[in-house]
Amino acid sequence: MKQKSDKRRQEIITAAMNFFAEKGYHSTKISDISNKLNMAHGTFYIYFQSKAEIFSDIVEQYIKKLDQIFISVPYKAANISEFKNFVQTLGDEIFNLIVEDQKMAQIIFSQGANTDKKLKKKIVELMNKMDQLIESILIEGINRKFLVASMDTEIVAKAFRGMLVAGINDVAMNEISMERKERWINSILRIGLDGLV
Amino acid sequence: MKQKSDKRRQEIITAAMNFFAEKGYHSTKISDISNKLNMAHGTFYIYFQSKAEIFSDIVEQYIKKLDQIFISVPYKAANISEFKNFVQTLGDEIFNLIVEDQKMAQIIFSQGANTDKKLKKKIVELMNKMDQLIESILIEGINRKFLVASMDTEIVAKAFRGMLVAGINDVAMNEISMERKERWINSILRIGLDGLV
Amino acid sequence: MKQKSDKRRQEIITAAMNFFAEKGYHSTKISDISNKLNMAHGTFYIYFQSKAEIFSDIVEQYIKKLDQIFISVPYKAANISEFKNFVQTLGDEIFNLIVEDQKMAQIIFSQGANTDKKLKKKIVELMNKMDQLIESILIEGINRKFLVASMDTEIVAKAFRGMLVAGINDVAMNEISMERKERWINSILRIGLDGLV
Amino acid sequence: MKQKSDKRRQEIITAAMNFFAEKGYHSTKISDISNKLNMAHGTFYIYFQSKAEIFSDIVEQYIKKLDQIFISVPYKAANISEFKNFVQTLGDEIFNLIVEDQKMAQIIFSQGANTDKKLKKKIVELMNKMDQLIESILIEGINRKFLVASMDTEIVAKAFRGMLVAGINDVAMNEISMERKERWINSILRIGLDGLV
DNA sequence: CATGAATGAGGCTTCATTCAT
DNA sequence: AATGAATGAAGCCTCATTCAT
Repeated sequence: MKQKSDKRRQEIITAAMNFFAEKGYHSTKISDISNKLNMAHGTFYIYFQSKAEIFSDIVEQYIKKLDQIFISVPYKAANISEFKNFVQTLGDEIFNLIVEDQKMAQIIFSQGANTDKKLKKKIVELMNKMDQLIESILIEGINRKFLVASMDTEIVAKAFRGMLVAGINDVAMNEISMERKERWINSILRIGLDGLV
Repeated sequence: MKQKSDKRRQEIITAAMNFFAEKGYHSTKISDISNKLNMAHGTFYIYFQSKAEIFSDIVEQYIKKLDQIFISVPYKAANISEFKNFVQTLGDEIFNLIVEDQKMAQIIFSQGANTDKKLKKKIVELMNKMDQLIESILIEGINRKFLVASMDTEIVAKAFRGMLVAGINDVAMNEISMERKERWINSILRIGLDGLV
Repeated sequence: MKQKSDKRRQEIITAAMNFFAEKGYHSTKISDISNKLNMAHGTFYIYFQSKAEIFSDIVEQYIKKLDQIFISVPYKAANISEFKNFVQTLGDEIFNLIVEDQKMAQIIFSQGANTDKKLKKKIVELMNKMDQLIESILIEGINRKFLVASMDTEIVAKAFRGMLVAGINDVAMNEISMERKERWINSILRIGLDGLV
Repeated sequence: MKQKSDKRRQEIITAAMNFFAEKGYHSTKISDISNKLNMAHGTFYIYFQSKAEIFSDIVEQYIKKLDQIFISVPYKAANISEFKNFVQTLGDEIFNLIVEDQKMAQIIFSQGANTDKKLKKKIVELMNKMDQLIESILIEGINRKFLVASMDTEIVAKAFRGMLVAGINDVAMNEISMERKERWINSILRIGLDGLV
């Protein structure tokens, strides 16, 4: 009956994600979740040890997925054109993830920081990891002479992550249209490549 | 009496801000605040109607300050050099505000969204206002031919707001050094003007 | 089938005893028992109607055993020497029971009283029965002139039961060594026969 | 208002003691206590951090009192008569304590062992301390030649503690009559001095 | 204005017991 | 006989808010 059990577990996760995304962690009651699924609240505790645990699980799942993207997109950049493609693909993948897991994105990016300290830390870690990955791309670009050497890579990396997060939120809050996603990717790339002037 | 009363009110706000910034809205108890100030719990309710109210007050106060900046910085941009100066001054002022009210920045930018719906809405409003103000600057720049006409101003405005927020958080989290602030302003301006290539 | 069924029933009792002895009645969960035996929770209820029932069963089983001892040890006391032998044999048997069912002893003597009223009552009954049996031995001894007539048999019986219980606990708590058991029997007899002076 | 506050605290302790003594720790609900005192259950938590804490407090208070007795009774035993007096006084004081705090005695001596591990440990410690104190009296008596040297002081001390505990329980369970108390003291002393033969 | 004891709605969690398979 | 998911009564505890002093 593992199958059935897993299905129920997933139902709970889905319901929980919706509530977390909509009302935030603290305003979401276990009873919201159990009522939504027409089950006794005790049932929740068969699948999760606590409310904190399910939140933690959800966030962790998402962090792994994001991590995966940075790992899986092949870094090929023999020339500037390939470098641009790489960056574009990366952006694409990240936005696609959000399209898939819109609720999760909202949970993590629009309210992450203010629950338990442990989770806050986890989310800060995620941000730091994104910063590092972006910075490594910048440095690579500088070494290959695709990017200007004079930039402050630490800050610029964070700035781009900031844009990314804003984009994620924006796309997640607007019923997620592909068209909007494209606009974000194009704009960010454009800013990166040419600036606004 | 008014004087003394106002002083006490401000003390409560300051204490509350510190706790909100550190522990988040839900984890901050009225007793945290009253204990910190060595006053009875009941006293809090002489100055504020509820916990939600003080949070709301704090955020609103901050929104006004931010608003003030956009209003007060004189918009003079007869030529591109003046335009650059204007943008730089604006950035300077915004970061200065954060230096002054570090705790508030943390409250609003790193954990604002996940409290009550009303508050969430208010913070979204703040973001939207920033977007609008930034977009108006972009449009002005385009009209004056300082900026390229082909950009997607709506998205670009949000992207820059994203950078700004990332910068605010970064500066707020790092004991606020002037030097770091300068690095952010320079980097953002540089990105806007020249891109990374 | 009966055979197998009985075996399973006994396994449950054994597991339950261990947990009751270790954690007490209230802290022992049905799931502790079923997990220990690698069976489903529901299975427990095939063999016992409730948690209270199994506890009751365990205690009752023990009471019967104790009872049995008092019945089975032949009361021969034609002279003081035989009387001493009788008392010694009795003590021996009682301590032997504890050696066999160490866990039960712990359950009953060191934590029995604080569960349900019904159970408490049962344990008080056990104590009372012990008191009566001891008192009857005392009275017999007095009648035969082996013991001094002036004693307060009711109280003295309870006092000796108190020693017995202390001894049971002590032996049960100390990995049950035969040597320690002997020390207890000797000391109690010695106290009874000669006092400490 | 410390006064008033202390009064309420004491009321809660008294009510709690009664319920603990009657129903045991686990069967006593916070609502039993608050209902009894016609107060909201939340009020309980103004005075005590948790149910475990109040129980712990009660036990600890009692342990201290018992401890105090052993400390306060002056040990004078120049001759056997004084030694007897000393022992008698000690017994008297201990039983008097029980007369005063009948409920506490029941809590500690008839059900102590089976709540939290911490408390169990505390009660075992109490017993051990009693054992040590009694043993020290025995050894003192032996050194002074008031008592026979051949006894097994460790075991005998525990045996007498066992009698004491049985007496405490018995007196506590029987509406506490002075007369019964006297019978116990006399019987225990008599056993100790002369044995039963 | 200040106090702080009191309130009680409401949340989280546990676990004995049931029952459809 | 056995299973184990589901149930839900019941308990512990929190904390924003009130109010008599």
